[in-house]
Amino acid sequence: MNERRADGELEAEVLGVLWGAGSALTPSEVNERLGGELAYTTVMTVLSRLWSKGLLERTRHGRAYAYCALVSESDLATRRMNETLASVTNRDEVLARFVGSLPRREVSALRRLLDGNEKGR
Amino acid sequence: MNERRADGELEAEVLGVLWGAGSALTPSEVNERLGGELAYTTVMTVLSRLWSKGLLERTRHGRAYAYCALVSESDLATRRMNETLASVTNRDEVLARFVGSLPRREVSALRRLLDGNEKGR
DNA sequence: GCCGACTACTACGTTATGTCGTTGACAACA
DNA sequence: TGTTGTCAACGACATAACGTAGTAGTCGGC
Repeated sequence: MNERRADGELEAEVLGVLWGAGSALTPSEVNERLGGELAYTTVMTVLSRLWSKGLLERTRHGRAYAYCALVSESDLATRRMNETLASVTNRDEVLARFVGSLPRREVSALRRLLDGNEKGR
Repeated sequence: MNERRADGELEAEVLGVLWGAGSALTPSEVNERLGGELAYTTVMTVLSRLWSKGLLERTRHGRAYAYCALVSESDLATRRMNETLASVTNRDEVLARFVGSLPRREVSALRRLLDGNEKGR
């Protein structure tokens, strides 16, 4: 009935809910925050799979498990960006192109960040 | 017979061959540079799929098609990193963590890069 | 004109992910 | 205490992407 989401989309949404909550959530709570349009079992399956991958931890919470993200959104994104970078033959070139593709505002933020670090060394 | 590669691995290898060649290659040439252990048809299929995705262009080369990468390795990697960054709720935090995860040498390179750009503005 | 080599299309196997049905357990209430 | 309804855990099915190969058709050399 429901439009089938693209590959990886539902997992990403579930992770987003957990990050947004800040605390451990049960499957029904996650389902609720997803809009409640999915079958309970669908959400449960996704949570269970993310747990199998080591991305979540789960603890008993009454009758059910409550799931909590083990990695932050920034951690995961950083990890993915590093994986991409690691797959490449010329890291310097990719880094250059990457910062070149960032909006000016973020380039400035980066510069401030690097200048700040410089003083600490 | 052959160990089945992980998902996406063969496509990445094929792209790597095309990038390394610099010119358009036929399926048999790609297969040769991959070690010649795969069936010709396997390589052809992968090339055809990459072409369908818009990553390659192909032109008649004698009886066969010769395939040539439309995007460079750096382009593709940059695109992927930007996609990751775009999927995130707090770009600044991810950027900060990302540069923090880079080796010192590359942080220095980044700093020089940004200083250079600054003068041009 | 025949034979071998080489190519394109199609097909099959596997895996990851989206989605749900069924069963079993616990609780509230008569 | 038996009944009934709710909810969670497991397993199952669908689909899409990718790895891998077989088969048939076509072109050139002898």
